[in-house]
Amino acid sequence: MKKCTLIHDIAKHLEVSIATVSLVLNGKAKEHRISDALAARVLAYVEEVGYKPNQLVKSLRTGKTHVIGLIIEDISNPFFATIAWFIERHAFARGYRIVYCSTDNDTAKARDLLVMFQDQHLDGYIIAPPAGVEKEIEALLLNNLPVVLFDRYLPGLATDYIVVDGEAGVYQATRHLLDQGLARVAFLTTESEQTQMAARLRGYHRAMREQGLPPSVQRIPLAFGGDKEQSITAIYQFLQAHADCEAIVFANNPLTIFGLEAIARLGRRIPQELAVISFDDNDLFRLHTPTITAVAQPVEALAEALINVLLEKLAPGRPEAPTLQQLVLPLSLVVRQSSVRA
Amino acid sequence: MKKCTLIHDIAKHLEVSIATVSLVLNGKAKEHRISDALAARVLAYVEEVGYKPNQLVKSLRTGKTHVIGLIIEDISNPFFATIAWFIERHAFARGYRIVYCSTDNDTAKARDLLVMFQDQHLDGYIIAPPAGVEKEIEALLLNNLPVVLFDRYLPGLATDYIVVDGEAGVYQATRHLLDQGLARVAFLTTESEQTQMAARLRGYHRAMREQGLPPSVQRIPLAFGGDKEQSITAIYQFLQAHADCEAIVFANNPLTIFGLEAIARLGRRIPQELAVISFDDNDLFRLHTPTITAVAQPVEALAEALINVLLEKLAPGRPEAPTLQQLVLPLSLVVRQSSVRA
DNA sequence: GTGAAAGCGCTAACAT
DNA sequence: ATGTTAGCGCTTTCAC
Repeated sequence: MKKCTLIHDIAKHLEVSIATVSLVLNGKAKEHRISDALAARVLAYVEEVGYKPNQLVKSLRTGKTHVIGLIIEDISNPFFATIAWFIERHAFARGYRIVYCSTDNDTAKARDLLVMFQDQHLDGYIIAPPAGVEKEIEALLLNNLPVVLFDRYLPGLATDYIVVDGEAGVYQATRHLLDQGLARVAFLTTESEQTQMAARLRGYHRAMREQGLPPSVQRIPLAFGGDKEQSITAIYQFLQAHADCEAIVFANNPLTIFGLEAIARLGRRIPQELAVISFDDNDLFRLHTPTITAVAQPVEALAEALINVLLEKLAPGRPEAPTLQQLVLPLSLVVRQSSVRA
Repeated sequence: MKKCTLIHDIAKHLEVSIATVSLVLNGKAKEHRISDALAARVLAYVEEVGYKPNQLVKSLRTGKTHVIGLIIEDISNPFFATIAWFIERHAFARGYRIVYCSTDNDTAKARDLLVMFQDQHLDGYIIAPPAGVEKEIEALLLNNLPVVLFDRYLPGLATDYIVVDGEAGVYQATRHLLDQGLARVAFLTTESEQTQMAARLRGYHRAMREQGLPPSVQRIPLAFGGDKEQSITAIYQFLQAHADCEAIVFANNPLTIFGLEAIARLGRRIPQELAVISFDDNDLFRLHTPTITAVAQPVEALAEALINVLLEKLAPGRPEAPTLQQLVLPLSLVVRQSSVRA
């Protein structure tokens, strides 16, 4: 299959033992008091013939694959794609490879994935979990596999996680609308009850309550990779039924995109007739006419924090009970045209 | 590390030999004339204790990892992200996992990736290669590893590939503009000379030549994941220097996005003052004001074809010299507002 | 029909 | 200081 040099070949050529070569290659020359001269000779020859140890075998022996599983909701969502891009680069730079899979936020699919990955012997996991995978994640944890959740966490599980402060973000966005004297501000969210969506909803409720205004929340169905129409239609119908609605906060990026489509179909003008704010920014929003105000997530910081936390747990010499890292990153409101009444 | 059942355990429990268990598990019971009763008993017990063979070891023995490498230009580009999404699903459904990496179209990075992947013992590769990786791909081929290129191919290399008919697509787009009586039609492309960009450029040249008009081509620098500004500025300057330009065909998706930004900054009105067409469609273009005409790629068909060709080559019992599959998929022009003079 | 045993290529404890 | 060797967990040939 491969015309590759084996450790045996190089040992024979150098007239030393296999163990010597292995030790030198694994940086344990000093430790085993192998002469510098010999070590150098080994290294030189290995270099010369371009010998590469078989990673599969190495993994079998050491139990480390240097592969990290990245389980996200949907790689075609720019938020996750960008996270993936940053994680990939950082991991790569530190000698780790990434295998990723999209769950489409489907519990069953995520379960399958987690089970499959588990016997792929990945070294660690970065996961944006759907609801209901506590058992599987717990199994990972029990096997002592490092896991970092992000975007949302599982309340019943004491894991590391990194999320953003969605409550504060949406609160600030809603206030920004209320402060302009708008009163009929609606919140359009998904059917998910997970922590990230709950937090965003809380932010909205808090702002409305504070202002003494009745909340108006609508849940919109969201299908992955499939039927955009039903989401657009649902928003369209909401807007028709609530013709007096003055402003909308969308709870995520795809929702905003569908919302813009629905608003365009209705011919409502933004922001004169309807002010709009998106949770989670997007290239599109800078270019849209009008430009769209958004609560921006610190994507790069998030990705970097994720890979750092994970690699730290992977590092040797960790104390047995490392402190749990549960970070909440701040969000920023990027005010553009769509939320500002002239 | 894992409290897992071993094949040995199950053999012992059943009081049969390890080999019997292995044979049954690998569907070679019949072949080795193992009694149906025993086979059933083995299967039942395996099921009962949830035994899962160690994939790492299996790979070591069989040489198959059931992992496919997907090497793309940039996962944060929607075209590649969508391809990745489809490939992932199809591969997953057929028992294969995907590891992906972005090259940022950087030759050195791609070389590293290819070398690294090679000793990860992946079963096959789907690659959108940057220029200059012929050697590394050839090495893969020599090792009898299935490789399918896409989006662009390497002229010196007899590999399978699946690309789109960029020449026809851009020709049609340019004609669409010329047919409306526009004459000063420019083509903005990247600095890449790879096959896909060359084809698009040919399409433009052919249309202009046919019409007896002088071509106007500008190459724009494109930095991945980094400096958008320099691309926007370059387009801005081109538009300033060619104030009489009536229409632009952008050679890819990111270029169009930067172009729209530049046009907005200049305050030029689309399509009245400047008609615009993008090669490669994007959600954004449907929502933009005005909506943007685009040459749409058959993304799903492309992804499906890719995984099919690859898995076919992976299937056992392939003849020694399988015919090369070099497909060119047709493109369609989606006419929207940006390219139509009132 | 079934089982013993030889590896796959490497690591690391143990000998020397 | 360096070499010997026993595995890692499984597949598969070959003898019974």
